[in-house]
Amino acid sequence: MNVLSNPVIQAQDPSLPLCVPGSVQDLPRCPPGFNLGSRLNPAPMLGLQGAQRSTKPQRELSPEEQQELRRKINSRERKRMQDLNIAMDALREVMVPYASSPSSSSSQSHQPGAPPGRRLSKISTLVLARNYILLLGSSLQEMRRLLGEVSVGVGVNSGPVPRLLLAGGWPLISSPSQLLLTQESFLRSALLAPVQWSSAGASGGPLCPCGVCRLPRFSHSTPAPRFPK
DNA sequence: TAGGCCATCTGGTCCT
DNA sequence: AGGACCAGATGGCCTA
Repeated sequence: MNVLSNPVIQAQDPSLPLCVPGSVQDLPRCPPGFNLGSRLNPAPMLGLQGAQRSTKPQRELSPEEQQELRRKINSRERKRMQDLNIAMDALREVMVPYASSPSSSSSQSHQPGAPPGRRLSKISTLVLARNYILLLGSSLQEMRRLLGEVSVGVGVNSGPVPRLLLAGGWPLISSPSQLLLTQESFLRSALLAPVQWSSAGASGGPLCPCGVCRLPRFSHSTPAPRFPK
């Protein structure tokens, strides 16, 4: 994990916000004259108009209270984003070794010409992980299909080795980096087109109509769970 | 210098 | 009411 490559994190302690001129001073560690926050509102909007629109009459907040509330909200949001980044880094840890492996000459393709070891961007990490998951699922389906073939054919063929295995029909993915193409084709294939299924899709099997998972229909007989927001 | 990527602030909305 | 989540805006850093 190459957190240090992050310029913002590099600049200072990641637990600290950036200090910029002209907004609410969020933490006392900002040097004098440098405040956190919006570059848009030198006089920050602390009135929380949304809350004020409420039909309920609300207690007027003093400027200090408004500032404190805004600080709390900002701090929570920072924490939330930092947690998200921690999770993203954990995902990178899994994907990066493959994405930057020498075997994938285009592994840094999301950043053409980028030096090796450059960390995956968020979008690259997510797309790479998605494709890898989809292909693992595809491999699993193929494996099950072949195992079925073996169990059927074991009484017919003399050898225990499945014919398709010997024929090289095994759709194994040795590493996620195989899913990294050139930047353009990588993103296009990942975001706009379904993965080319080695068995179900390519053989004309119907794709899930949900438009999100695009898995072969047989891969989940029960409706995909709907996760609460 | 333009474009990509990023962190942060902010206001709005939804949920508990 | 407070927190989580989201999207828009903004500016900094880096690379081609």
